[in-house]
Amino acid sequence: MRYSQYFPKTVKEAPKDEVAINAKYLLRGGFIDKLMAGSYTLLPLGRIVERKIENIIREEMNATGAAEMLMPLLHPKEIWNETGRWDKADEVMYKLKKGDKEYVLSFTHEEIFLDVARKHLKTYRDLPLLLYHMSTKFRSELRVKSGILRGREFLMKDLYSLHTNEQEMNNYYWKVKDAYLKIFKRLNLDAVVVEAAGGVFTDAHTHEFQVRSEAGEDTIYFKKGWEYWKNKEIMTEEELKDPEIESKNAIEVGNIFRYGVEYSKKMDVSFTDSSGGKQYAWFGAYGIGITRLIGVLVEIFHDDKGIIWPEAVAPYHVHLIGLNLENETVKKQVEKVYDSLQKAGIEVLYDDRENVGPGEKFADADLLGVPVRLVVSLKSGDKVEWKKRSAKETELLTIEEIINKLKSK
RNA sequence: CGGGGUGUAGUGAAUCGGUAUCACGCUUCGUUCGGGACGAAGAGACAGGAGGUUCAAUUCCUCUCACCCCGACCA
Repeated sequence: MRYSQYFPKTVKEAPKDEVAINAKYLLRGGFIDKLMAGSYTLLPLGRIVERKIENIIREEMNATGAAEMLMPLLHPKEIWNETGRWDKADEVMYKLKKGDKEYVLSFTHEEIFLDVARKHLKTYRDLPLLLYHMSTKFRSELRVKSGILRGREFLMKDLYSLHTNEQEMNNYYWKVKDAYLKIFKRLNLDAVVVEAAGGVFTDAHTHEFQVRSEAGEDTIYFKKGWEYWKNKEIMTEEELKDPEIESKNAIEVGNIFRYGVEYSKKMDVSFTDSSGGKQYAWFGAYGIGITRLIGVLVEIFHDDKGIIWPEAVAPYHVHLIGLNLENETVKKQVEKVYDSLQKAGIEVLYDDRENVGPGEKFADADLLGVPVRLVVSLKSGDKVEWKKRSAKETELLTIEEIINKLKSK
C-alpha cells in the first residue's frame, strides 16, 4: 500500500475531548472514525487489524471443532419472549416497532442459536453442536466510555455449544477456556481467568478473561492459593478486607458461560438419547469482544509517540519510508525495494510522499505502529535501514537480508 | 438517570458587548530534505441550535442539542 493512496491521512492532534489513549491514537492514525458516542467506523487500516484478530480467533475456534456461521441482527420479539429475556434484558436492548410487529437489534445470540439448533437437532448423534459467528452486537449501555473500549455497537465473536450431558458440557467449557488463553497469548496479551457472576445471562458463576491495565474499568482480586482471580461482584466482605489479597484494574476481553439445561427447557431444545428417550441439551456460550481487543491492544502497546502493534495483528509487516525522493537514483531504489518486498509476500506500507520532510514521515511511522521501519535514502546507500518500532537502534542491511529476516519469523 | 466539564474554519487555540484573530492542516509556485522545514500567494467560520436582553451579542440570560469525564450496568 502506498501512503499517498492511504485514506484517511494521519493527523497531528486528536480532538481535545478525547481522553482515552486508544481513542486518541486510533483516531489520529486513521484507524477509526467516530459517528457518535460509542459508535465507530473501522477505516481501512483499522479493518485490517480487526481482520487479523478475527483470523486468530477463527483458527482457534476451528481447532476446538467448532464451525463458523453468521446469524441475523434483526430479531423478532417472539423468540426473546420464549426465554423471558424480552422483559428481563429490556434495559440493554434496542427495540423497534414496524406496524404491529416488534423487533430487537441483537445484543447477544443465544435464542437465535437455540432456535436454529432445535430445528435440526434430532439425536444424541448430532451432538456436540459447536457453532460460532463474528458479528455486531448492539447494547444500550448506560454510558459509553473509554473510546472504543465500550461502545453501543461493537463486534463480537460468540460461540455456542450443545451437549448430551453436563460432563460433556464441562469438558468443552474448559477446552474453550484453553483456546481463549491461546488466542490472547497470540495477541501478546497476558490475560487471566476470573470467576464472576453471570449478569443478565445466567445465575451461575462464569469465567471472564481479563487483561490487567490501568485503563481497565474492572477490579479483579487474587490471593495465593486461589485457582482463579475473582471479580468484584463475587467478593465477600471479609475477602475485601483481607490484606493478603491483591487487586488490579483490568479490562474484560472475554467471557464464558454454562447455562446447563435452563434455556434448552424454555425453548425445547431436545434430542433422542441412546435409549430412545427425550433429553434436553446442555448449553454453553462463549464470547470475545473483538472491537474492544483493538482498543486493549493500543492501551497496552503504545508509547508517547504512538501505537506499537504486536506482530500478529499489525496492519503491515513493514513501514517503508523513502527519503530524498527528488533524487532519481534513490527513488528508483525505493521503488525496487517496495517491489521486492511485495513479491516476497511481505505486507508493506510505503510512504512514497514527495515534498514531505523526514521528521513527518518518522512521526507517522511511530504513530501507526508497524513493527518494522525501513528507510531508503541518500544516507542508506544501496542498503536499507532497519529499525524495530519498539527499539531505538537501527542497522543497515541488504534487501535480501531483510527479506530473510522477515521470512524467518 | 444524577454530578462535573467543553462547544469559535478540518484540528488546536485567541477574542469575553461594536459582526472574528492566530497556528497547524489544505490549494498554487519556488526553495528544502535523517525527527512534524522555509518563503510567497490563496481558499476556508452566518462563533452547536432556538429564544431573550440590548441601538448592537461569539461575548449577558433562558432553554435545547452534542461530545468528554465520574457513578449505577456490561464483551
